[in-house]
Amino acid sequence: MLGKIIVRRIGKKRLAVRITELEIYDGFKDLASHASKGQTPRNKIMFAEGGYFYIYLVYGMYYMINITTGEKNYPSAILLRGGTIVSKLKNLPTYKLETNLNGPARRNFSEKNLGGPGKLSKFLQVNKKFNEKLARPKNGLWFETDDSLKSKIKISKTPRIGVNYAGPIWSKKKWRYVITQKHNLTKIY
DNA sequence: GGAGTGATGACA
DNA sequence: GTCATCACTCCA
Repeated sequence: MLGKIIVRRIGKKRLAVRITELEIYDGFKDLASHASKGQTPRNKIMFAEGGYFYIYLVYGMYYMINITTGEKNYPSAILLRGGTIVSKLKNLPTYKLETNLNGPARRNFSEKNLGGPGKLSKFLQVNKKFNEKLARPKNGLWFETDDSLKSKIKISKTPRIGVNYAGPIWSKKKWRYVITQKHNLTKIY
């Protein structure tokens, strides 16, 4: 998933973000995973086969975007935690320019960086209506592959964020993956 | 460093 | 029904 493009269609416009940061939530035993307590109404899509969105609200404000992975009945998903905007500039929504991205004229990495899962969903305008939907263009939210970057990215692994409640074994696993090399990531896709 | 926010799931 | 707890962000 790292380096791939997540695309959101809103009317005729497309928002595109290259994924640069994610976390793995894997299986029944992973105490950081919502699925560690078994199947519930919220997490049931985690038990589907790969390719479905798992969207939920945290802290009353932020939607987390996850994509399911693996076999049916095995709960696993990848949380998208950050990316860089690679939309054509004419497609950028105006609200974004007023907040943390400082306008279309300045285009260096940090200003196009969406660091944090809440920013990602805010920019892509993704909410719970995408929960349990397949990642497909007809659903308005999907992934594309940009092969030009494949061999160039460098990846570092760290513990997952905000999961201390999972105890030392699971909170320390290096299941957060980040693209550390910034070169080329902002190229308009 | 701390407020904000509301769904979720555990327990009664 | 009540309660604590959160896969966080922003402003200070």
